[in-house]
Amino acid sequence: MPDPALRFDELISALKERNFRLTPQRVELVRLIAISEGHPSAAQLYAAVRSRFPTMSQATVYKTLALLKDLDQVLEIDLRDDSHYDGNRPGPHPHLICMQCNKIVDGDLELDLSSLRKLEETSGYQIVRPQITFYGLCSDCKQSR
Amino acid sequence: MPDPALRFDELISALKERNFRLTPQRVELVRLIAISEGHPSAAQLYAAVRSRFPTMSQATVYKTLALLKDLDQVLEIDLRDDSHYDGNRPGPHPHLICMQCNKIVDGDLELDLSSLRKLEETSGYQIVRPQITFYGLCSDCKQSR
DNA sequence: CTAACTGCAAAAACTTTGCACTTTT
DNA sequence: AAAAGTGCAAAGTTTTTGCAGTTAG
Repeated sequence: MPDPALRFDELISALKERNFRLTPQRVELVRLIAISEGHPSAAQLYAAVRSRFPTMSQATVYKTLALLKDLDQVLEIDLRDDSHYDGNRPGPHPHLICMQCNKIVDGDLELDLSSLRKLEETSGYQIVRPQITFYGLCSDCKQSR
Repeated sequence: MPDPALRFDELISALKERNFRLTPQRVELVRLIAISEGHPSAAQLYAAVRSRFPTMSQATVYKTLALLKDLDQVLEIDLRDDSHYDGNRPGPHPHLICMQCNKIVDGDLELDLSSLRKLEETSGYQIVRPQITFYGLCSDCKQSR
Protein backbone atom coordinates (compact mmCIF):
# COMPACT_ATOMS: atom_id res chain seq x y z
CA MET A 1 0.00 0.00 0.00
CA PRO A 2 1.18 3.53 -0.71
CA ASP A 3 2.41 5.99 1.89
CA PRO A 4 -0.75 7.40 3.48
CA ALA A 5 0.58 10.94 3.39
CA LEU A 6 1.36 10.72 -0.29
CA ARG A 7 -1.96 9.11 -1.00
CA PHE A 8 -3.70 11.88 0.89
CA ASP A 9 -1.96 14.49 -1.24
CA GLU A 10 -2.89 12.64 -4.39
CA LEU A 11 -6.53 12.56 -3.42
CA ILE A 12 -6.56 16.21 -2.44
CA SER A 13 -4.84 17.14 -5.68
CA ALA A 14 -7.37 15.18 -7.68
CA LEU A 15 -10.14 17.21 -6.10
CA LYS A 16 -8.36 20.55 -6.46
CA GLU A 17 -7.50 19.91 -10.07
CA ARG A 18 -11.12 19.74 -11.02
CA ASN A 19 -12.08 22.63 -8.77
CA PHE A 20 -14.01 20.65 -6.25
CA ARG A 21 -14.13 22.37 -2.91
CA LEU A 22 -12.17 21.22 0.05
CA THR A 23 -14.67 21.29 2.84
CA PRO A 24 -13.58 20.04 6.24
CA GLN A 25 -15.89 17.04 6.00
CA ARG A 26 -14.51 16.13 2.64
CA VAL A 27 -10.91 16.48 3.75
CA GLU A 28 -11.54 14.29 6.75
CA LEU A 29 -13.15 11.60 4.66
CA VAL A 30 -10.23 11.74 2.25
CA ARG A 31 -7.83 11.46 5.16
CA LEU A 32 -9.57 8.34 6.40
CA ILE A 33 -9.51 6.80 2.97
CA ALA A 34 -5.81 7.57 2.61
CA ILE A 35 -4.87 5.95 5.89
CA SER A 36 -7.23 3.02 5.58
CA GLU A 37 -5.51 -0.27 5.04
CA GLY A 38 -8.67 -2.27 4.71
CA HIS A 39 -11.82 -1.89 2.68
CA PRO A 40 -14.21 0.20 4.73
CA SER A 41 -17.90 0.43 4.00
CA ALA A 42 -19.82 3.68 3.66
CA ALA A 43 -21.27 3.08 7.10
CA GLN A 44 -17.84 2.57 8.65
CA LEU A 45 -16.48 5.70 7.04
CA TYR A 46 -19.55 7.59 8.17
CA ALA A 47 -19.02 6.49 11.76
CA ALA A 48 -15.35 7.39 11.61
CA VAL A 49 -15.86 10.84 10.16
CA ARG A 50 -18.59 11.44 12.66
CA SER A 51 -16.27 11.09 15.58
CA ARG A 52 -14.57 14.29 14.44
CA PHE A 53 -17.47 15.95 12.66
CA PRO A 54 -20.60 15.09 14.56
CA THR A 55 -22.79 16.88 12.02
CA MET A 56 -21.57 14.76 9.13
CA SER A 57 -24.43 13.10 7.28
CA GLN A 58 -24.59 9.85 5.41
CA ALA A 59 -25.71 11.71 2.34
CA THR A 60 -22.46 13.62 2.27
CA VAL A 61 -20.46 10.43 2.66
CA TYR A 62 -22.23 8.88 -0.28
CA LYS A 63 -21.91 12.00 -2.37
CA THR A 64 -18.23 12.33 -1.70
CA LEU A 65 -17.58 8.68 -2.38
CA ALA A 66 -19.44 8.98 -5.66
CA LEU A 67 -17.23 11.92 -6.52
CA LEU A 68 -14.03 10.04 -5.77
CA LYS A 69 -15.29 7.10 -7.75
CA ASP A 70 -15.88 9.35 -10.73
CA LEU A 71 -12.36 10.65 -10.40
CA ASP A 72 -11.14 7.04 -10.40
CA GLN A 73 -9.52 7.57 -7.05
CA VAL A 74 -11.56 5.04 -5.18
CA LEU A 75 -12.68 1.61 -6.22
CA GLU A 76 -16.12 0.45 -5.23
CA ILE A 77 -16.51 -3.16 -4.18
CA ASP A 78 -20.17 -3.87 -4.31
CA LEU A 79 -21.39 -6.70 -2.23
CA ARG A 80 -24.89 -7.94 -1.70
CA ASP A 81 -25.51 -5.98 1.46
CA ASP A 82 -23.51 -2.84 1.00
CA SER A 83 -20.51 -1.39 -0.76
CA HIS A 84 -16.97 -1.24 0.45
CA TYR A 85 -14.31 1.07 -0.85
CA ASP A 86 -10.70 0.61 -1.73
CA GLY A 87 -8.86 3.89 -1.72
CA ASN A 88 -5.37 2.55 -2.04
CA ARG A 89 -5.50 0.55 -5.20
CA PRO A 90 -8.02 2.29 -7.40
CA GLY A 91 -7.20 0.05 -10.37
CA PRO A 92 -9.15 -3.15 -10.74
CA HIS A 93 -7.85 -6.12 -8.80
CA PRO A 94 -9.47 -9.17 -7.27
CA HIS A 95 -10.84 -9.35 -3.77
CA LEU A 96 -11.25 -12.31 -1.48
CA ILE A 97 -14.25 -12.10 0.78
CA CYS A 98 -14.94 -14.37 3.70
CA MET A 99 -18.50 -15.65 3.57
CA GLN A 100 -18.55 -16.05 7.32
CA CYS A 101 -16.85 -13.01 8.86
CA ASN A 102 -16.97 -10.76 5.78
CA LYS A 103 -13.29 -9.95 5.93
CA ILE A 104 -12.00 -8.58 2.63
CA VAL A 105 -8.44 -8.83 1.42
CA ASP A 106 -6.82 -7.94 -1.85
CA GLY A 107 -5.95 -10.78 -4.15
CA ASP A 108 -2.66 -10.76 -5.91
CA LEU A 109 -3.75 -12.20 -9.16
CA GLU A 110 -2.66 -10.90 -12.51
CA LEU A 111 -5.37 -10.31 -15.02
CA ASP A 112 -4.42 -12.19 -18.12
CA LEU A 113 -4.64 -9.34 -20.58
CA SER A 114 -4.42 -11.45 -23.68
CA SER A 115 -7.41 -13.53 -22.68
CA LEU A 116 -9.25 -10.34 -21.78
CA ARG A 117 -8.55 -9.10 -25.27
CA LYS A 118 -9.81 -12.36 -26.68
CA LEU A 119 -12.96 -12.10 -24.61
CA GLU A 120 -13.58 -8.64 -26.00
CA GLU A 121 -13.28 -9.99 -29.52
CA THR A 122 -15.57 -12.95 -29.11
CA SER A 123 -18.17 -11.08 -27.10
CA GLY A 124 -18.12 -7.76 -28.89
CA TYR A 125 -18.02 -6.04 -25.53
CA GLN A 126 -15.56 -3.34 -24.70
CA ILE A 127 -14.47 -4.15 -21.19
CA VAL A 128 -14.28 -1.12 -18.97
CA ARG A 129 -14.16 -2.40 -15.43
CA PRO A 130 -13.44 -5.98 -14.44
CA GLN A 131 -14.75 -6.92 -11.04
CA ILE A 132 -13.38 -10.13 -9.65
CA THR A 133 -14.60 -11.35 -6.33
CA PHE A 134 -13.77 -14.65 -4.73
CA TYR A 135 -16.18 -15.68 -2.03
CA GLY A 136 -14.79 -18.20 0.37
CA LEU A 137 -13.55 -18.80 3.89
CA CYS A 138 -10.65 -16.96 5.44
CA SER A 139 -8.02 -18.92 7.30
CA ASP A 140 -9.58 -18.16 10.69
CA CYS A 141 -13.08 -19.20 9.72
CA LYS A 142 -11.81 -22.28 7.90
CA GLN A 143 -10.45 -23.59 11.18
CA SER A 144 -13.50 -22.88 13.30
CA ARG A 145 -15.48 -25.54 11.52
CA MET B 1 -26.97 -24.03 -23.58
CA PRO B 2 -28.56 -27.33 -22.67
CA ASP B 3 -31.78 -28.67 -24.07
CA PRO B 4 -34.54 -26.87 -22.16
CA ALA B 5 -36.54 -30.05 -21.71
CA LEU B 6 -33.58 -31.90 -20.27
CA ARG B 7 -32.70 -28.98 -18.06
CA PHE B 8 -36.27 -28.88 -16.82
CA ASP B 9 -36.11 -32.54 -15.88
CA GLU B 10 -32.82 -32.03 -14.11
CA LEU B 11 -34.22 -29.21 -12.05
CA ILE B 12 -37.35 -31.13 -11.19
CA SER B 13 -35.31 -34.16 -10.23
CA ALA B 14 -33.07 -32.08 -8.00
CA LEU B 15 -36.15 -30.93 -6.12
CA LYS B 16 -37.75 -34.37 -5.96
CA GLU B 17 -34.55 -35.99 -4.76
CA ARG B 18 -34.53 -33.91 -1.66
CA ASN B 19 -38.26 -34.24 -1.15
CA PHE B 20 -39.15 -30.66 -1.92
CA ARG B 21 -42.69 -30.29 -3.05
CA LEU B 22 -43.62 -29.65 -6.63
CA THR B 23 -46.18 -26.94 -6.36
CA PRO B 24 -47.57 -25.49 -9.57
CA GLN B 25 -45.89 -22.15 -8.88
CA ARG B 26 -42.59 -23.84 -8.33
CA VAL B 27 -42.86 -25.95 -11.44
CA GLU B 28 -43.72 -22.93 -13.52
CA LEU B 29 -40.73 -21.00 -12.19
CA VAL B 30 -38.50 -23.97 -12.91
CA ARG B 31 -39.91 -24.17 -16.40
CA LEU B 32 -39.08 -20.54 -17.04
CA ILE B 33 -35.59 -20.99 -15.73
CA ALA B 34 -35.07 -24.03 -17.89
CA ILE B 35 -36.16 -22.29 -21.07
CA SER B 36 -34.50 -18.99 -20.30
CA GLU B 37 -31.57 -18.22 -22.51
CA GLY B 38 -30.66 -15.01 -20.79
CA HIS B 39 -30.13 -14.03 -17.20
CA PRO B 40 -33.48 -12.97 -15.81
CA SER B 41 -33.88 -11.00 -12.62
CA ALA B 42 -36.17 -11.97 -9.78
CA ALA B 43 -38.57 -9.25 -10.91
CA GLN B 44 -38.61 -10.53 -14.47
CA LEU B 45 -39.25 -14.07 -13.36
CA TYR B 46 -41.96 -12.85 -11.04
CA ALA B 47 -43.69 -11.04 -13.88
CA ALA B 48 -43.40 -14.05 -16.14
CA VAL B 49 -44.77 -16.52 -13.62
CA ARG B 50 -47.52 -14.11 -12.83
CA SER B 51 -48.89 -14.21 -16.33
CA ARG B 52 -49.85 -17.83 -15.69
CA PHE B 53 -50.28 -17.74 -11.94
CA PRO B 54 -51.75 -14.37 -11.08
CA THR B 55 -51.56 -15.11 -7.36
CA MET B 56 -47.83 -15.73 -7.40
CA SER B 57 -46.01 -13.57 -4.88
CA GLN B 58 -42.54 -12.14 -4.95
CA ALA B 59 -41.81 -13.87 -1.67
CA THR B 60 -42.35 -17.22 -3.29
CA VAL B 61 -40.08 -16.30 -6.17
CA TYR B 62 -37.30 -15.36 -3.79
CA LYS B 63 -37.82 -18.41 -1.64
CA THR B 64 -37.74 -20.74 -4.60
CA LEU B 65 -34.68 -19.10 -6.07
CA ALA B 66 -32.92 -19.42 -2.74
CA LEU B 67 -33.81 -23.08 -2.74
CA LEU B 68 -32.42 -23.65 -6.21
CA LYS B 69 -29.29 -21.75 -5.30
CA ASP B 70 -28.79 -24.01 -2.32
CA LEU B 71 -29.15 -27.00 -4.57
CA ASP B 72 -26.48 -25.49 -6.83
CA GLN B 73 -28.90 -25.53 -9.71
CA VAL B 74 -29.00 -21.80 -10.26
CA LEU B 75 -26.21 -19.28 -10.17
CA GLU B 76 -26.89 -15.88 -8.68
CA ILE B 77 -25.32 -12.91 -10.38
CA ASP B 78 -25.50 -10.09 -7.92
CA LEU B 79 -25.38 -6.64 -9.35
CA ARG B 80 -25.66 -3.31 -7.65
CA ASP B 81 -29.39 -2.91 -8.16
CA ASP B 82 -30.71 -6.42 -8.13
CA SER B 83 -29.77 -10.01 -8.75
CA HIS B 84 -30.03 -11.95 -11.94
CA TYR B 85 -30.06 -15.70 -12.25
CA ASP B 86 -28.36 -18.13 -14.54
CA GLY B 87 -30.16 -21.42 -14.61
CA ASN B 88 -28.33 -22.99 -17.49
CA ARG B 89 -24.75 -22.90 -16.33
CA PRO B 90 -24.87 -23.25 -12.58
CA GLY B 91 -21.08 -23.49 -12.32
CA PRO B 92 -19.14 -20.27 -11.93
CA HIS B 93 -18.27 -18.47 -15.12
CA PRO B 94 -17.69 -14.85 -16.04
CA HIS B 95 -20.38 -12.46 -17.15
CA LEU B 96 -20.14 -9.41 -19.35
CA ILE B 97 -22.54 -6.67 -18.43
CA CYS B 98 -23.28 -3.61 -20.52
CA MET B 99 -23.09 -0.48 -18.41
CA GLN B 100 -25.53 1.26 -20.69
CA CYS B 101 -28.29 -1.19 -21.59
CA ASN B 102 -27.60 -3.75 -18.81
CA LYS B 103 -27.45 -6.65 -21.23
CA ILE B 104 -25.73 -9.67 -19.69
CA VAL B 105 -23.94 -12.35 -21.64
CA ASP B 106 -21.84 -15.29 -20.57
CA GLY B 107 -18.12 -14.93 -20.97
CA ASP B 108 -16.18 -17.82 -22.35
CA LEU B 109 -13.13 -17.48 -20.24
CA GLU B 110 -11.42 -20.37 -18.55
CA LEU B 111 -10.63 -19.91 -14.92
CA ASP B 112 -6.94 -20.55 -14.54
CA LEU B 113 -7.14 -23.17 -11.84
CA SER B 114 -3.46 -23.20 -11.02
CA SER B 115 -3.43 -19.49 -10.28
CA LEU B 116 -6.58 -19.94 -8.24
CA ARG B 117 -4.77 -22.56 -6.23
CA LYS B 118 -1.85 -20.21 -5.80
CA LEU B 119 -4.17 -17.47 -4.64
CA GLU B 120 -5.61 -19.80 -2.04
CA GLU B 121 -2.14 -20.52 -0.75
CA THR B 122 -0.94 -16.95 -0.51
CA SER B 123 -4.18 -15.62 0.93
CA GLY B 124 -5.09 -18.48 3.23
CA TYR B 125 -8.62 -18.30 1.89
CA GLN B 126 -10.49 -21.33 0.70
CA ILE B 127 -12.23 -20.14 -2.42
CA VAL B 128 -15.81 -21.33 -2.67
CA ARG B 129 -17.46 -19.20 -5.29
CA PRO B 130 -15.61 -17.03 -7.77
CA GLN B 131 -17.67 -14.23 -9.20
CA ILE B 132 -16.19 -12.58 -12.22
CA THR B 133 -18.02 -9.69 -13.77
CA PHE B 134 -16.81 -7.53 -16.59
CA TYR B 135 -18.56 -4.20 -16.83
CA GLY B 136 -18.31 -2.60 -20.22
CA LEU B 137 -20.15 -1.67 -23.37
CA CYS B 138 -21.88 -4.17 -25.59
CA SER B 139 -21.36 -3.94 -29.33
CA ASP B 140 -24.63 -2.06 -29.87
CA CYS B 141 -23.98 0.55 -27.22
CA LYS B 142 -20.37 0.94 -28.31
CA GLN B 143 -21.57 2.14 -31.69
CA SER B 144 -24.20 4.55 -30.46
CA ARG B 145 -21.55 6.86 -29.06
C1' DC C 1 -53.14 -35.72 8.01
C1' DT C 2 -49.27 -32.80 8.54
C1' DA C 3 -45.27 -30.76 7.19
C1' DA C 4 -44.24 -27.78 3.67
C1' DC C 5 -45.51 -23.97 0.83
C1' DT C 6 -47.92 -19.73 -0.54
C1' DG C 7 -49.10 -15.02 -0.33
C1' DC C 8 -49.87 -10.82 1.90
C1' DA C 9 -48.14 -7.06 4.21
C1' DA C 10 -44.84 -5.20 6.99
C1' DA C 11 -40.09 -4.79 8.01
C1' DA C 12 -35.23 -4.19 6.93
C1' DA C 13 -31.39 -2.25 5.00
C1' DC C 14 -28.73 0.48 1.91
C1' DT C 15 -28.65 4.33 -1.08
C1' DT C 16 -30.58 8.36 -3.40
C1' DT C 17 -33.05 12.63 -3.72
C1' DG C 18 -35.09 17.28 -2.80
C1' DC C 19 -34.49 21.32 -0.76
C1' DA C 20 -33.30 24.99 2.42
C1' DC C 21 -29.28 26.52 4.63
C1' DT C 22 -24.34 27.21 4.85
C1' DT C 23 -19.74 27.77 3.22
C1' DT C 24 -15.86 27.76 0.04
C1' DT C 25 -13.68 30.29 -3.40
C1' DA D 1 -21.68 37.23 -4.53
C1' DA D 2 -22.21 32.91 -6.72
C1' DA D 3 -21.64 28.30 -7.12
C1' DA D 4 -20.95 24.29 -4.60
C1' DG D 5 -21.58 21.47 -0.62
C1' DT D 6 -23.98 20.01 3.67
C1' DG D 7 -27.52 17.88 6.29
C1' DC D 8 -32.05 16.49 7.27
C1' DA D 9 -35.78 13.77 6.29
C1' DA D 10 -38.33 11.44 3.10
C1' DA D 11 -38.51 8.41 -0.62
C1' DG D 12 -36.92 4.53 -3.40
C1' DT D 13 -35.21 -0.19 -4.09
C1' DT D 14 -34.60 -4.81 -3.51
C1' DT D 15 -34.94 -8.58 -0.46
C1' DT D 16 -36.45 -10.78 3.92
C1' DT D 17 -39.60 -12.11 7.49
C1' DG D 18 -43.83 -13.47 10.13
C1' DC D 19 -47.81 -15.59 10.03
C1' DA D 20 -52.32 -17.31 8.82
C1' DG D 21 -54.28 -19.97 5.48
C1' DT D 22 -53.63 -23.58 1.86
C1' DT D 23 -51.98 -27.77 -0.30
C1' DA D 24 -48.85 -31.57 -1.90
C1' DG D 25 -47.55 -35.99 -0.67
